[in-house]
Amino acid sequence: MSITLHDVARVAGVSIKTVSNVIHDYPHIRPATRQRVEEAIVELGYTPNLTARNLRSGRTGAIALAVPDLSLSYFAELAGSVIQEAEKAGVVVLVEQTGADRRRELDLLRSPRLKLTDGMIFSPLGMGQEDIEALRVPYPLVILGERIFDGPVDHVTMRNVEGARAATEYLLASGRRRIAVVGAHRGEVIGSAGLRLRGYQEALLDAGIPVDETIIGYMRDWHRANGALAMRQLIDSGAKFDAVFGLNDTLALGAMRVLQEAGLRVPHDVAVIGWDDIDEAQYSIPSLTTVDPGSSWIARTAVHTLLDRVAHADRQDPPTLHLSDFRVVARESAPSAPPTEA
Amino acid sequence: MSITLHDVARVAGVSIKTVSNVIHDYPHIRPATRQRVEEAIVELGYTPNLTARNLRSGRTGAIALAVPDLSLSYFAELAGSVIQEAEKAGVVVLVEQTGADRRRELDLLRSPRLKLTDGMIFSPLGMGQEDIEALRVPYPLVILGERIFDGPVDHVTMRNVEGARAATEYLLASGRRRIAVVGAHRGEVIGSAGLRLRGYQEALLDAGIPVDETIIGYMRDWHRANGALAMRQLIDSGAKFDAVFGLNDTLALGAMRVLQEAGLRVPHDVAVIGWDDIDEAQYSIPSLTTVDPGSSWIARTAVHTLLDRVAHADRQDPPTLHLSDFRVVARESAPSAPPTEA
DNA sequence: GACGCCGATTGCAACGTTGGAACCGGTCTA
DNA sequence: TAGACCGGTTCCAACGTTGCAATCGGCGTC
Repeated sequence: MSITLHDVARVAGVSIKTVSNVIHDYPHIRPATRQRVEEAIVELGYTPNLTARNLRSGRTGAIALAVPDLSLSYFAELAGSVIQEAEKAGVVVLVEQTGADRRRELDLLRSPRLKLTDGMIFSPLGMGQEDIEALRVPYPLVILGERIFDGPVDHVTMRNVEGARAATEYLLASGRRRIAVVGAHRGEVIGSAGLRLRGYQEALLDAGIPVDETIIGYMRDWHRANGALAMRQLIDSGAKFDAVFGLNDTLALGAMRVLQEAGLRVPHDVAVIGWDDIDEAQYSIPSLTTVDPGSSWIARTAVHTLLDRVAHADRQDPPTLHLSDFRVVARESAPSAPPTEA
Repeated sequence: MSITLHDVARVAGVSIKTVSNVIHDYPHIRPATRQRVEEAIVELGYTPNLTARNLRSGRTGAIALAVPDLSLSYFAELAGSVIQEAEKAGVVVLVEQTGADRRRELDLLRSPRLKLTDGMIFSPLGMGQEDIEALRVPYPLVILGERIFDGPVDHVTMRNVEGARAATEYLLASGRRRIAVVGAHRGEVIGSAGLRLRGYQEALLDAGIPVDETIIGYMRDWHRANGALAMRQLIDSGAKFDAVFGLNDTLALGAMRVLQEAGLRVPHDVAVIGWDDIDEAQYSIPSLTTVDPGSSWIARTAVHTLLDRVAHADRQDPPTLHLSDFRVVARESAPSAPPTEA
């Protein structure tokens, strides 16, 4: 069907091993032989059969990336960064979508389809701490996110508590006192929502401001529509607030829309801050102040950590934890200065 | 290293071929034997080595998808749909990013990395009609988009001219007469920009309205920032217009932001229509009227067309062309009724 | 009772590649 | 001059799987 080493060997008049040696830059080959082989390769348009190579070598040169859903901007951008980083390392990426469904996440971890890859970068959203044992898999695995901590595998994530604390302190420093939250998860301790809410609460307590449950909007899925919905509920409840902390940008953008529809001026009446620094945050109206959690660093680190494990599968190094740096990106929706009277 | 057929065979006390037969539901196996084998499989946690299977069978069960960049919402959503559709067919997707760079697109087409897949769905953005011969590749290929027509491979795309004509007619019907364009490409005939501009022009001519070059904003890359930039240039030029046709949603959203900053009311002073119906279009302020070009149908059709070619590689069926249906999705940024005086 | 057939299972080769051992002719060293 | 050594190349086995052919015992048929 296609051109193999045998064909090249026949044309060049050498054995297939010599061709293989040429391809692998084995040093002891006579220049004349090397040239003949190279000519034959070009003439026939030979490209190595990676499947066969992989079978022999045990490596596939591909890694899997599992994310909840590419239609979520955060994960699309993350996937883009992972692919870009993997390409630099000469590795391709197989992308899977779990739909944030616990069952599908668990299934994926033991799917034979993974045999096509050397390892996986996995961003769970449905699984939780109780599923920690499911991470004990017979291939290199790097997990992202904050659904599971202290697992048996490498983990790359962001400083959620500190970042949320910084976001809250930023709002406090700009004179806001009643900071609503959009996207909290009831009873969650770890997980993005739980940790960010904790950072928020810590900042308030440090500032001597009591946490007011009536301005915390709970919302399971972090879609824009839910940001809008939570905001509408808060407004309808009659609660008063002068700032909103959207636990991610998408929620914040949805919330911002509702605020404006309700005739509340952003940032004059209500300041809005998000989290993720997705591309869109720069272009919304007003542009969105947000926390950049260092996602591209996370992508880069995840790829390198995984490839490192793949390359040194023999070593039994203990699992590592990598935390990115964050920073508050000040934009229009929450300027650093208090609003002037009006 | 890992569990193979041999291990299962040893435990079950049969030959590896029998194990293979059990796995493949070969009918003539005694129930007792089958059960023993199945127990051994479970006991050992055997999963087939897909690499070996692929080498033997010549199929990999993976397809490649090449898009310009996952940080572009349109392509992220498209990739999500392709992955979802492929999964239904039991196939995994390897995602590549070309950065819309012609050189990288051409390289990708002959990359040996594709040996890992059975075929590719390819959305070129840098290549053009002159590169048509590069599509003659030794594996099944389906192209998307409108950079290349009448190529030697299957093609799935949208009705650009008709859709753009419909968008323009929609604006005309709502009483707009001076419709600016954002994102045109100078001198382009085919390609998304060229075709959509043609549809726009045709609709104007049919309505007896001359095409006014001074309200056509040219912009190479369809990023939000460029939509904003083009809009600013149009406003600064002093040209008058009562509607904007963004050649995609991202441009339209960028343009809409600038309009509002400039104190122009959307849709009262200027109506805005986009193209793609990305998720975000529903949630912008105001929500964006746009053309839904049938992207999920495109993803579905592309996957099936490709898998069909893979399954019938022997047949030499001529290349096919598949065109999706479109529809204008009316939202706030361009209501179907003319604005009331104010 | 010889024959063919059928169900159940096994053995062997092959997919295209690579690593290691083997080989071979020549040169250098003792 | 035997032996070690070396550069250059070839040969063979193996990676884990599947397709095909072969095997083998039992059963029905003429």
